Amino acid sequence: MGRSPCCDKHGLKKGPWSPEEDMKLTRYIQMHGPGNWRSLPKNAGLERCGKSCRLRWTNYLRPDIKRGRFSFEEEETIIQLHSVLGNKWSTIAAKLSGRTDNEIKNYWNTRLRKRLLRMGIDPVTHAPRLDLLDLSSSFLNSPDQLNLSNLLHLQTLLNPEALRLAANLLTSNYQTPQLLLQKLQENQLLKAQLQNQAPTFQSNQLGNTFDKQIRPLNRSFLPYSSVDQTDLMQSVQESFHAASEQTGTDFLENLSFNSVLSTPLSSPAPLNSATSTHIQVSTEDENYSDFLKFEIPEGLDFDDFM
DNA sequence: AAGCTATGCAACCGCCTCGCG
DNA sequence: ACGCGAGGCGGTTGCATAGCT
Repeated sequence: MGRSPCCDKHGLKKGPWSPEEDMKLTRYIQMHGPGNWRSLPKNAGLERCGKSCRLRWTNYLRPDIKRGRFSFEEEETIIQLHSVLGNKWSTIAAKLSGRTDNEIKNYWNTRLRKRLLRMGIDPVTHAPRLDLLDLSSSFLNSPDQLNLSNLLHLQTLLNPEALRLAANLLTSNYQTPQLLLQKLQENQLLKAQLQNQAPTFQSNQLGNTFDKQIRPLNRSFLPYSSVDQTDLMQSVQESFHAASEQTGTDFLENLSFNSVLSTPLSSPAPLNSATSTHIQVSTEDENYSDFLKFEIPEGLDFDDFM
């Protein structure tokens, strides 16, 4: 098979790096610059293989590495790039200054991948998970079966991005994917009417947390007029992100966001006083799910509502 | 308090790519 | 054109720690 790895030699240290080793490596690279990794360990007085040194430098010791939690923007970038590039971690890392491919890979595998799964999105294809949505082939092939039950099920599980992906997915089955979206909107309106869309805000034992920590943040992030649905969703997510940082509770970890606009889904749809907008923030935790639903009924200022 | 399990992440492994002689 | 080797990449492992029972 392939040649033996460069570090397959006796006497070379493996495992975690000691502070002394870090210091030796850093000092050597500061003086001579990175590169020539094969000879570097000997010259730097390290009993490591070159690969190990390169990895330690690029993933940990490099001075331009950004530490700390990934920002909302970084998460969005990773997800978007991954949907295009797949597991090309180094290419993705090149677009995020200060982040290493290893760090992004780990973050994807431990956080983002799981989050997408919870949102009903296949983390490999970035398409809605048909197994969860029970979108059988008969459903896809027969528009007549776009009944209220199916669509409400869809509404619960899909976020706008997933909805767009679903529309793309259905292009091969529908000559006009807009037809599907139109039907979805019609059914959402019907549902809203059925539920007597009064301003609703359901509180429970977590109400205090929301009032003190999330609601004020929402106010600061959400200008009332002239925001499109993308901005609105981003604002809500940023609010929760900020709340997570302030409270030390990872709200985002357990939440998914569904923006359901009863205006046409031509993107971006303007939000104004004549727009009835529903934002559903859902979670697997039943204690949160009811409490986190809120709606902006038609004609009501977002500020008034909040 | 002890044992078990889940999670996050640093580090390793093996294969691939590309430049050079 | 070919082989070799350094560097790079993505998948995987294993350890430390947190959380739970």
